[in-house]
Amino acid sequence: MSTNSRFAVAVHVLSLMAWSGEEPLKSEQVAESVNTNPVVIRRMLLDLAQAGLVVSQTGSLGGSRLATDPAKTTLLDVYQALEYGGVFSLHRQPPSRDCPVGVNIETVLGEVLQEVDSAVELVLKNITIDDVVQRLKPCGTLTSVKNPRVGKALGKALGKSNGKVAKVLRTA
Amino acid sequence: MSTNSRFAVAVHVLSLMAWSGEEPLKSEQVAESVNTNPVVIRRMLLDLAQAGLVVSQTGSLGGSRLATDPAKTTLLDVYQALEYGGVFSLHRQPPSRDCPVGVNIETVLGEVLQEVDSAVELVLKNITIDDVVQRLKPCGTLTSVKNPRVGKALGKALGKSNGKVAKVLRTA
DNA sequence: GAAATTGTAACTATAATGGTTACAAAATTG
DNA sequence: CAATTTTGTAACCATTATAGTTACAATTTC
Repeated sequence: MSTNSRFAVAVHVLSLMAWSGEEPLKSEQVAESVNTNPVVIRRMLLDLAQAGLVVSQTGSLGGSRLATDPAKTTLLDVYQALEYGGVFSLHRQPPSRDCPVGVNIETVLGEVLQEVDSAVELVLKNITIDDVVQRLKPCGTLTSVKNPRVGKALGKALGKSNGKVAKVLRTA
Repeated sequence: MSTNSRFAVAVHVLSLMAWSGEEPLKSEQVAESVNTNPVVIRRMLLDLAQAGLVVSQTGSLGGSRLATDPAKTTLLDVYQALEYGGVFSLHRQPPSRDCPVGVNIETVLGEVLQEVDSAVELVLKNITIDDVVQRLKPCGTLTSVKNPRVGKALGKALGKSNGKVAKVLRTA
């Protein structure tokens, strides 16, 4: 088990943003839904921004929103954004080179683990954020967001509407 | 990444035993090949014994050996013996129940993670310890073990040869 | 310039894994 | 039976990853 909820939280965050559409979400709001601290969310958003999945903006109308079409963003993109190193790890300390098993086990295991990772990636590649959101809807209440006030820089960054160009906007 | 090498070490240990055949291996010997402490190996052997994959015996001729046919023991058996809880984990703290995403994300993610786990298990199920050993051989030296001295209890436990019956022998 | 929000550092807490020492229990040998 | 060997097991420490918290500078809007 990878006693680590980063993947689950990342999918949660992106689903929230897909759900809320154009409206940028503040780390505070996201943290409330995820039930954690806003800084934990901001740290994760940095990873997701670095992978080009979200854009964020500082300032009073700031927040984060998706940078991509949720119907084209797969869970594999999310997985890779978090830089997991594979499902299993090899030995911490290299095995004995004086033992016929030890000297080759890492090579053989590496091939096996590659097969495992490929299988995981194949599954993740076939599920999109939009799929997740669709599967959330049958159970949940629908919210509609009217005329969200969007920071000009963020709107511009995503090729939307109005306003002056922001000085800096990190997309990757 | 599951920064944890238990699976790799377990496959290593079982491959060693498949390699050495009838001869019971001492935790000391195994630890040398794996390059770790004998107690770490013994702890892992407890898990493997509980799953019925190895048998161990105390005493001067003691040690551990496979309890099953390595050609029929799959890496899925090994994986399950270690009681991993799946590739990914869900949220540590339950998400907000006041949010339409938070209230259902665990259910939806649970289904997704089940798909991932099934894919991993399918791969592991199709690789045996014997497969691993066969893939080790082309690169390594072959050792042949003649007339290993085997503890009577351990020999008896596996339905082999000679000797008095051991008082107790843990197989599961 | 004031207010709000992200980016980021620094620190602590928690949990899983791994390493180490120590010793009781079990098995073999003589 | 006594000595020896090895596992079973507890107890403790070290290391690492993740998560949580506080604090504050930089950015953006008004």
